[in-house]
Parts: sequence; C-alpha cells; structure tokens
Amino acid sequence: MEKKFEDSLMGSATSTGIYSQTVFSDEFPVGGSGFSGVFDLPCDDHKASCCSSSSFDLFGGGIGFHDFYNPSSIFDLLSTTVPPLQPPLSSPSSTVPESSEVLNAPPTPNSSSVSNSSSNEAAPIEEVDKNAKTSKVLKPKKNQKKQREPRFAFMTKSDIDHLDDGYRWRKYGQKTVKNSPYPRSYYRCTTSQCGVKKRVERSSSDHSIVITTYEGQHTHQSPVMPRGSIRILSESTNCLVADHDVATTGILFQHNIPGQPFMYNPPQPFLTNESSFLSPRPPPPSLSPPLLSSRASLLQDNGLLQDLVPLQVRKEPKDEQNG
DNA sequence: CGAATTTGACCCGCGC
DNA sequence: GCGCGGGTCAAATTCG
Repeated sequence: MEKKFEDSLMGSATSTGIYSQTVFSDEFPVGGSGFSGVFDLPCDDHKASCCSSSSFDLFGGGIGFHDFYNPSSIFDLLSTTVPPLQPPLSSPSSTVPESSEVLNAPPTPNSSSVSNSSSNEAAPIEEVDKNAKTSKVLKPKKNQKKQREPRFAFMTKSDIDHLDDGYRWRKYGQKTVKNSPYPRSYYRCTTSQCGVKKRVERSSSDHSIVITTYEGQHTHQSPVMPRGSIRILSESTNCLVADHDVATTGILFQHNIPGQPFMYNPPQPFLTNESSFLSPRPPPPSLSPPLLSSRASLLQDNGLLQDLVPLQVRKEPKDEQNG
C-alpha cells in the first residue's frame, strides 16, 4: 500500500499514516491488516498551506486525522470553489499495475467535464451487476481480476453511522467485522444505473469514529441538496464521490497529530463544491489564512452545526496543535 | 402496498 | 484443498 503511494507522496510517512494526495483506488486495502487513505482539504490551518492532506491508518495501530475538526475549515471549504481536477500525474506502471481504470475513469456529471462514463467504468459495472443478478455472483473472467471502482474513504467523528451525504442509499448487507464489535454496513445508491456503493463501519480503535468508504462514481447529481455539504472529488477520477452534509450530521474530524510534518503540494484538491452546485455561502476571495480565522462569522453561519457539535469539540484546533 | 431493512446463505479471493 | 473473512444476494420482515 505504502509502496504504491511512494511516487505520489507529497508529505512524509508517519507512524500513523501516509501523507499523500493520491486517492486510493482498488489498491485501497479493505479490511484485513491495513486501512489507510488520504483526502485533501482546502484549509489554511496548516503551516503555510491553505490545503492539506489527511491521512489515516486504521487497524495498523494509529489514526491520523486532519483538520476537519476545525469547523471553520469545514465551512470555508464548503464555500471554496476549486478548479476542475487535473489528471493525476502518471505513475510508473510498475507501482500502479491496474491504475488504468483509475486514470481513465470518467468524470462525474457534476464535474465540469461531460461524462464519458461509457468508456470503462459505469458501463462495465452495469454489466457486472447484471451478471451478478443472473448468476448471483460476480464472475469475472479468468486471469482478470474483478475490476473495482476507485475507492475513497474517510473518517468522521459522529454518533451517526450512516451520514447524510445528500444521496439516497439502500442498505443491502451487513457483516460483522473481525476484531470489531461493530458491524459493517453496505449501501448502494438507490438511483437506477448508479452503481456507487458505500461501506460504513466504526473504527475498532475509536468507536466514535465512523469510517465511510465510497466506491464508484455517481452518475447523477445529488437528489438532496444540503445546506452545507462537503463535496469530495476523487483526484484520480475527477469525480464526485461524497457529498457530506455537515449541517445535518454534525460531521467532525479529529485533529491531526500535532507536530507531524505537513507538506503540501498545490492542489489538485478533490474536495470541492463546484460552481454547478449550490453553495451555502459565496466563495471566499481566496484560500489564504484570513478566511478561516473568523470564528464569529463561523458561528453565525453554522446553522445546525453549532447545535450539533459540542462546544468542547469545537475548540480551536490551535489548542491541540499547541499542545 | 411499495420501499427499505434485516439476515442467513452463498460465492470469491487469499493465505496457509 | 481447506478455512476464513469480505462482499453480495435475495427472501423475509419491517416501516412509512
């Protein structure tokens, strides 16, 4: 896992995770011994950077988070318009053996590009699903690994297992997780012809943390337009993978471990609300530090967030950073 | 009554 | 080959 990210590491590997801008795809280990991934946020609260990577490494002992914890970060990222994602830097094929599916993955219709989902992602998924229904089980060709959608996972500190992300999901399974008292739930987007799946489970190391893993790309816009939502774009696929409603879920992210180096490579962020989306607030003039500094305005604009998020967890991230 | 959830069974991949 | 764990299906059940 780590090795596969080597070529795109933007920061330093730590005991708790790997800082990278690379979004994981099918190489993302699910369950088992490793669980790690990254996501990027426009956020000024880190060093001299307005964006940062977040990483986590569950089941391997540590959990590293980043600054979602800071509500102002959340709301500023909510209202931050970022440019369409660029294709990821090409990686040596030796390190990303099956990356073609990622690189060629179509953009979401929500993105600025027109979907060409017939190329190799959505359509194959449909066929696979049909096969699954007729033969009950996926039967990929021999010598050909089952193609998996790019995956994107993140952690949320929440009492709610199934976070409202603006899409409608249908639960299709639940499994107990080894070494965890909490089950893992499997959801599928209820929109027809949208093969996006979502897995929700609680961290075994911190039961207050919900781990949500998205797989696939929505072929449609969110049927629900939350007042404030975190829209997460897959960097590799340039597609919307998550659309979290901050206001209604009280989404929280634990602060990153203080003192850890944080390097940032200017974005291709994949967390965005694009101009095609409704924005809860007008975009800030820039991503420079001042836009995240106003807690007063934050509280004014938070809506439900300030009601849902306990005061103690809304404290300034700087407090944690400083000690 | 349709939609959503629950839950046991089944299949697959992987490690031993 | 076997066992284990992950992922999915689909009938039964519950919910709105």
